[in-house]
Amino acid sequence: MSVVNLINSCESCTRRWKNFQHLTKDQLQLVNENRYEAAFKPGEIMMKQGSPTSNALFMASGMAKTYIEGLNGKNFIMSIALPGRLIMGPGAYVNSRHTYTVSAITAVQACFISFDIFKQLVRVNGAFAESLIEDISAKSLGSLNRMVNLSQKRMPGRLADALLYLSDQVFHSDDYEMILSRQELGEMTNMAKECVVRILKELEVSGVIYSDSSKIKILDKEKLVQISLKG
Amino acid sequence: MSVVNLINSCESCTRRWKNFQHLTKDQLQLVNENRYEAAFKPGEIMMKQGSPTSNALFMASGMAKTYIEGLNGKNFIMSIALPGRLIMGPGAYVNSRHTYTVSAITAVQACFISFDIFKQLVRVNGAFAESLIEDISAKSLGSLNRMVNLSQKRMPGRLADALLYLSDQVFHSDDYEMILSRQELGEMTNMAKECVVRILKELEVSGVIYSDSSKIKILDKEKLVQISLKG
DNA sequence: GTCTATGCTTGATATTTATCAACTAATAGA
DNA sequence: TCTATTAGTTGATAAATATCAAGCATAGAC
Repeated sequence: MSVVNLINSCESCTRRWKNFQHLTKDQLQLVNENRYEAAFKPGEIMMKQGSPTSNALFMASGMAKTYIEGLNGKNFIMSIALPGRLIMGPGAYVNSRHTYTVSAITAVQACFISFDIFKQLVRVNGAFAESLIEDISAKSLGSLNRMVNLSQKRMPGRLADALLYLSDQVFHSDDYEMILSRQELGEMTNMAKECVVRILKELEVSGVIYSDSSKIKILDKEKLVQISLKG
Repeated sequence: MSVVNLINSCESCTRRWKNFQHLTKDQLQLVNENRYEAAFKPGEIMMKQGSPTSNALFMASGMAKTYIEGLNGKNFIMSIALPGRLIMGPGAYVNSRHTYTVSAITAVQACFISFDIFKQLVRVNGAFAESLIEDISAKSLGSLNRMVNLSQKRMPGRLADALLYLSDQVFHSDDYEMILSRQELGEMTNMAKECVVRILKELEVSGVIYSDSSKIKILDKEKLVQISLKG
């Protein structure tokens, strides 16, 4: 983890969180003055579940996985973190502890912003507060949907969901690098890695996708969506 | 659903949402002027998933269940709604649709508060906004925990969670009326009603609880907590 | 280039959980 | 009070999913 500053200022940053648009020039300046940059190598932990929420995290470049360390050392991958998004769990406003761990998948350039400052801006800037509520609400709605999907769909539906998530939300392409291992795909869909392998193969045999250990190509998106919907 | 007003005003209401303490007298008065009371009988729907979020809901008395109507008509019970709590799904700030359905279990006296007014107060009152963020965050943290528990625990652990939730969060007693049917208990723990019956019996045979179709008595709480933790 | 560790893959099997069918108990109307 | 309906219960079976064991592929380390 290096500490060289690559980003000039929040004001000129093109990957900044869109909700910062609600801050005044002075407020944005305050954020800029209370920000710390860091670079992470693949595999390095950027934020650790249970540690104090002293900072909110933003990524300038790269990809990371966010996951909850659950029972018996079993992880639950929540999402792929990307530039431009606020990375801050609900614990920040509940128990001042990070709710999940964030670990770099690729090389990552990140900004840590003092949570005290962040919280203060929420208090004084109504539009900023509202935009934070919208951000938190969207994540919350997403995780409720996720919970229902995990509960009510069988393995093919859950895996289809994950493949579509990567295609639609992460890579914006039907043809992408599989950055997650089979094990990790299992941690995302709540299935054993062997089952991930088997169902990927089934999807390939039936012509819905092409897949090798490092790539996914969605060949019949409509059918994949059907599998996702049918459960 | 009757429309007689039983509650005099928000100012004097003893069951009001505690976050209203952050409002000024005038702001609370504004809430009071934009509130509509309603009484519901057991089984009646108070708020319907997918309908517009024109109001936030508060209960003055009674109990209700909140549930998501999921795939193939399968419900997912999220919580038991109680007096003093804000009932407003994340959809309010995302797609202006109710995220879940709320249905009365007992007789319920409820207040609907105009969401436009609510939202306006969030914008102008920083402390109120912060308290809303705390409320939303606590719910979000709860549902992430729930998701991990549902994913990583087997049936006895999940059912133990539900029994402990009713004991600790709803009735504040180890001896309570089972207000949910076996079917509903299954919708809360993601298991078939037959499995609920079998595991309740197992818990009874091993002396952890007493249970008949309408009552639960926790006899060995420590053991029940162990079952919950072990999964 | 060879070696070694790690992840991937496959088949066999065990476990968990759901479904089905039949029956019993409780309950609300007529 | 009787009866019809619904919820609860039980055992048998089927389906879904996890685990185990073994072999294969691949990418760094040396």
